[in-house]
Order: sequence, then structure tokens, then C-alpha cells
Amino acid sequence: VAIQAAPKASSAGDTRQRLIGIAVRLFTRHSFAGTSLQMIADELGVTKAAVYHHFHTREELLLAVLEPLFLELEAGVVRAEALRTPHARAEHALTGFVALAVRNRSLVSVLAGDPGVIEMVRTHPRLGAVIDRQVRLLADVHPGRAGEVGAAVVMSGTACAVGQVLDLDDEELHRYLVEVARRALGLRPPRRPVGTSDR
Amino acid sequence: VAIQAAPKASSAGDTRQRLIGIAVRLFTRHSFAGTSLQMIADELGVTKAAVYHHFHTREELLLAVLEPLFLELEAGVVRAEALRTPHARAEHALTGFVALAVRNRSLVSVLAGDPGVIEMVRTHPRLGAVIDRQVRLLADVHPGRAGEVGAAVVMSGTACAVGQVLDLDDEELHRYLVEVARRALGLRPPRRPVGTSDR
Amino acid sequence: VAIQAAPKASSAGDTRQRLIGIAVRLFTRHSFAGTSLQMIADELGVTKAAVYHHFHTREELLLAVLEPLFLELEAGVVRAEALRTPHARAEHALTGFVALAVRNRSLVSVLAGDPGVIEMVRTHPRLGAVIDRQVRLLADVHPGRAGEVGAAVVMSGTACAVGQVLDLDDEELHRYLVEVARRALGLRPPRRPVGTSDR
Amino acid sequence: VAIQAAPKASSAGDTRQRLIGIAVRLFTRHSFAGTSLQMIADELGVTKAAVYHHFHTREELLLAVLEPLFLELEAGVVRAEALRTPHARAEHALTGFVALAVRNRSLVSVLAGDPGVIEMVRTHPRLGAVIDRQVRLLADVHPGRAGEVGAAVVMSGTACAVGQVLDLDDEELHRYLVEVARRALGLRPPRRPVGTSDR
DNA sequence: ACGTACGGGACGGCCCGTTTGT
DNA sequence: ACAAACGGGCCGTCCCGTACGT
Repeated sequence: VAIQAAPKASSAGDTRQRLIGIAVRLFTRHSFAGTSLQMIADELGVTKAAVYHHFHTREELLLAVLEPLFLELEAGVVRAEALRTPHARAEHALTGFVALAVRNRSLVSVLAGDPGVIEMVRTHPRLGAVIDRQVRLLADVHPGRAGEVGAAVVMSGTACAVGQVLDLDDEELHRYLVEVARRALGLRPPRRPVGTSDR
Repeated sequence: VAIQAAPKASSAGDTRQRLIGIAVRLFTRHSFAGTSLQMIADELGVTKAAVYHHFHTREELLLAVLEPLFLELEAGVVRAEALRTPHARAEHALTGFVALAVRNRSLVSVLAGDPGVIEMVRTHPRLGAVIDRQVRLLADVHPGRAGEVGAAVVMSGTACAVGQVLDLDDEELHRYLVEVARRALGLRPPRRPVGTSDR
Repeated sequence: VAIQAAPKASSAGDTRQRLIGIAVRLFTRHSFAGTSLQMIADELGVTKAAVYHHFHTREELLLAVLEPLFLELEAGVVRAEALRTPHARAEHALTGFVALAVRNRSLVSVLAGDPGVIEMVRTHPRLGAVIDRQVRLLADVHPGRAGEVGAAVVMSGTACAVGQVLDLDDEELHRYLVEVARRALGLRPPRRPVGTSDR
Repeated sequence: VAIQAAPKASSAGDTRQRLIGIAVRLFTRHSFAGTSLQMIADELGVTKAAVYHHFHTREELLLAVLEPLFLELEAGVVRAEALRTPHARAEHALTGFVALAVRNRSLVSVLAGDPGVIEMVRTHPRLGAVIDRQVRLLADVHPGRAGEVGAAVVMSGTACAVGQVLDLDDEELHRYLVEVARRALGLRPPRRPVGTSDR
């Protein structure tokens, strides 16, 4: 079945996935605001109406693009919240976030700065809640407003910085980001060092 | 001069100044990309042609808005570069930048994230150079790529965070930001406790 | 029949009937021009293709909606035409029309004003003929052009007015409408006071 | 001045007036809902943007078209309201309305039935108020709900009927309409008959 | 009897930049 | 120094109709 159903399956729900992929590519190049439906349709070789069939709105398309990222982030948040000490919670939330941001650098860096995206995320009930919980995890390591400021700086800074240092491989970038973020938040590195990376 | 030239001079270059002021207001509300010439013209009560008379393009207007910010930033960079130790240079560059960002929160936070603004600043010869020098000052406290990453995180994080913590007064926000940034960069606080030289 | 054929028959021509019912509801809310096939399909929980399967065009659906109304109107016209005096013919045509309009207020009021519906009715051979015969019945109580004008005013006025006086129950509205229309056409009220034959 | 300023004045506020004129022509042919900005722009030989310069919205254009009609109607209403007896007030309001409707037949008949226009008029504060006052003048000749129903029938009927009897000249149509409306409302004709028209 | 996918086209709205006329 | 008018173009949304599958 799987053998001959391949060409059929390619049409069943596949165009939707291809659309998302193309959207990711174009969003990373021209940001969300700078990517028109026409560009997306052209890139796939169909008309705008075909795009409209799958996503009735540009926002809906953006949502579909963000969905996997937020699912992963939420999973990390849930795991972090289950830990015992604030220190451990922040540590886990931090590394998870950095890993996510590094792995999707181009997308994260460009979407994190787009006003339209920010507005959308803040408005959306589930997405905004995930962000809030993540921020709280990082903020709770310091009491009071200082913690909030630190969390905001680390989150925004990380999200933006991943797009500016393009000539580092994922592993290195991840290490440097975690280091600077740990210092910013006042987190001591975990007891078992992960290699000699403590330069 | 002030006696008889006042009404004349107010009409001479005054509209231009008012235009800039309005642009700042609207940019802070709707970002740069979301602010059309029409909106600016309407806000001042003139037609688009009047705006066009002073600024032949939207970019030119943006430049005029950014000009004073970058002049101040450049002055701080120049002063910082004259200091002797990397530590002192970074310290000075940091506090200057934070003070600037805090004082112009709404504008900085919204413009720092706008892709169009970023693109413009990076291509512009003078503006881009100022940013590069500022980044270098912060980066040189740590050798190698780690310094670059740290500087990027601190710069981006600060610029974005000032717009997210709206219920703090300038002084408190400044203090918290400097604290977290110092930790992130690994700067020890200066021996002289907080005085007027900090700002 | 009702025992075992019920579920079968309900699926056979039932969707078509439900489609018509939903169309009536949506037409009354958004008029004909403002109701898209998509809205109808969504309301029923099927796709446009399903609608298209039953009605190959929006006009066809409109026709199906209008069909019962015009059948009833035609029956009244036929009965009226069989009467002997012009006065009796007009009286019968009037009360029948008012009763029809009142009973289907929301639909009649919104469809009577829709240019698309009017165009459709006028071009359609059978529907247009019914209207013409109805108008003639009312017009013939006065000779010449005056009768035509009166008939037009009464017909249009009644059809539009039923949608504007929403806080009257059917019986009252019917009585008032018949009164004003009789006066407009110069019809003396029938000798037999109001009974069941009036409706 | 008037001689050589003609070509200049033609450009002054004239395009706006020509736009309104064209809109009237097209509205009468295709109704409001059926007239796109593109059609209007094409008819005048300009682009949509030129239309947008004068009317930022299709509604705005419609408003400009309706403006003179409602001004005249309001003037009639004001005069009517100053009379002493309800009978005289209704008589004046009726003849004024009929004259207005007859003189602008094609426009009135098509706009009166358009759902979009009706919605707009009802929403608009001033326009809706004028209509309400006019209806009240006609309704107050009969007490209670009967008066309201009569006024609604006469108003709607007249507005719709003017578009259906196209082969009557203005004077005849006006006479017939006033006759039927007087009968519908129960108004006795004024003492000085206007000729032998009381057929 | 109905779903999936898509084409082709229109719509209202709004943009930026330019010309022309004071 | 400013206003009026306009061009050319793009945007997102939504439409109706039609293949082609089951």
C-alpha cells in the first residue's frame, strides 16, 4: 500500500505542508510583514486562491508556522515547572529555550522582532500564556522586579542574537548563549560540567 | 535674533521639527513599517505633499528621527574609546547605551525590532559604523566569539526589554538593566559606588 | 413506510430540504446578495461542493426558496381570477398577498428589495407572469394608469413594510395592512365582517 | 476672470462633482452594491486611486450622492413641521416627498431597495433622523400603530413604485402617486383642487 | 452523495511618489 | 511652503465554478 500510495499521499495534505515550508523560507528572508501571499503562491507555483483554500488568512498561516515551535517550547516549560528548586527550573527553561532558538535561528530571529508577530502572539491566548510561563521561570530566580528585567533581557537578547552571529555552528552558539544567559540570571553552572567548555 | 526672527524662524524650520516630533509619536505607536506618510500628514493637519516637501522619502524621515539618538550614542562611544582598559571602555559604553535606551524607551523598543529600520541602519555607512563600534566595546571584554555573542545579547536584550517593563520609572529600570548587563558581560561593578558619574 | 424508510429517506432528499431551510435563514439575515455559498455550506456543516451538487448555481437555490411562495401566490391569483367583479377579484388578490407577505415577513421584506432577486424574478418566465397577473388584479379596480400606479404602490409598499414593523403580531399587522391597502386602492370593505374567510 | 478661469475652475473642485455625477448614473443602472469603484474610475477615465483621493470609501461616495436628496427632504420636513394641523403637516410632507422621489426616480427607486444603502442610512445619525421625522409626519394622521403601518407602506411603496412606471411623465406620475397616497393615509384633498385631476 | 483542491478573477482599500499650480 | 490631483501598483479577502477523487 505504502508503495503505490505515495503519489496519492503527496496530494493529500501535502500541499499544506509544502506551503508551511515555503512560508518558513520566505519569512526568514523577508520577515512576516514583508512576505505577501502572492510571493508564497508564486513560490509554490499556484494562485493566491489555492493558498486561501488552506489558510483563510495570513495570520492563520503564521500560526501554522509557529505551532511546532510553541509546542516544543511548551513541552520544555512543562518539564521545567515540574522541577523542585527555582534554580533548576530556570536552568532547564533556559537551556530548552536556547536550544530551540538556535535550532530555528533564522526563523526565530526574524519573527521575534516583527511587530505583527509579537502582537499576534500576545493576543493569542495559548501562545501568550506559554511565553508568560517561560518568562516567569527565568524571572523567579531573582526576587522582585530585577528578576523580570533579567528574564526580559535574556529572552529578547537570545532571540535576536541568534540571527546576528551567523558564522557559528549550532553547538558553539548554544554554548556561548547559555553561558552569557547563566551569568545574566546569576545561575551557577550545574555540578557535572558538560566537557571542557567552561573556557 | 529671538526678538524679531521668532515668528519667521518658527515658520522656517519649525514645520520640519514638528514633523519629526509627530513621526516619533507615531513610530512609537505603530512602529515604522506601520506608519504611513498619510498618517503623519493627517496628524499635523497638512497634506502628504507638505511632508514630501521636507522629506522626499520615508527613509529620510526615519533618518531625521534617528539622527539625535545616534549622535548621542556616537559621543558616548568616542568617550569610551578614549579610556585605557577594556573593562573601563565596556563599562562606559554600557551605561551610556542603557541611559540612552531608557530615556527613549518607547522609540527604541519599537524601532529596534523593526526589520526595515534594522536594514536601513545596517546599510547606512555612518549609522552602521557607530553600532559596530559600540558592539566592539562591549565584546572586547571577553576574547573571541564569546564576547561577540555576549555583546549581541546585551545590546538586543536591552533595546527590546525597555519596551516590555513599562511600570518602572527610569532610574529603577536603568539600575536593573545595568546590573543584569554587567553580570552578562562579566563586568565587576566600579569601585566608586553609584554616583552621578553613572549616568 | 415510516418505520424502516425513515433514516433512508431522511438522507435521500433531506439534505436538499435542509439546504433550503438554511438558505431561508441566511437570506433573511444577510439578504440574497450578501449570502455566499460558503456561508450556506458552513452553516450546514458541509462543503461548497455538496451545495453545488444540489444546486448548480446560486440562482437555482434562490429559485427553490421562492418556489413555495410563488406557488401559493399563484394559487391565490387563480382563485381570484375566477371571481366575477373586478372589485371581488382585487379584494381576494389583496388579502391573499398580504397574508402571504405577513406570514413570511422576514424573507419577503429582504428579498423584495434585493436587486438581484427582482432581476431574477422579472426575467424568469413563470415567476414574472405570476407577479404580472397579481398586479393586474389590483390595478383593474381603477381604469388607466392610475390603477397601475396604485397597484405598484400597494405591492411594493406591503412587501417592504412587513419588514419594518417588527413588534406587531401577524394578525394585527395583517389587519392594518389590508386596511391601508383597501383605502389606497379604493376598495370598500366586504359586507361580511371579518371572519375566517378573510385569511 | 470667469472667461479664462473656466479651464482652471474645471480642475478645481470639478472632478469631485463629475465623480458624483457618474456615480449617480452608474448607481441607477447597477444599483449601489453592483457598482464597483473600478467601474466609476473607468467611466471617468482615471484610476481608482484618483477616486480614492476624493472619497476614501465607497460609503463616502454614496453619502455625497445622497446628500442633496436628504437636504431637500429635510427642508420639506422642517416646513411641514411648522404647520398647525396634523392633516396639513402630512399633506405637505407627502407632496414634498413625492415630488422629490419623482424628480429623482431612477436614483431613488434603485437606492431605496438596496440593503447596503438602507443599512447606511439607518446607521447614519442625521440621515436616519430625517427619515424618522418624515415617517412620523405621515404616521401622525392616524393614531396608534395603524398610522405607522400606513406611513411605512406609503413611503416604501412610493419609493419603489417610481422605478416601475417608466412611461409616465413626471407630472402625471406625481398626480397619481399623490392620489393613491392620500387615499391610503385618509387625507382629504385640499379645498382648492389643482385642476380637474380629481378623476 | 459528498470532500479536496484549485483556477481565475474581482473587490475595496491603501500605499508611495510625482506633477502641477499657486 | 504647501495644496490638489493623480498614476501605477500591491495588499488581503473572498467569490463562483470545476475538476477529480471516492
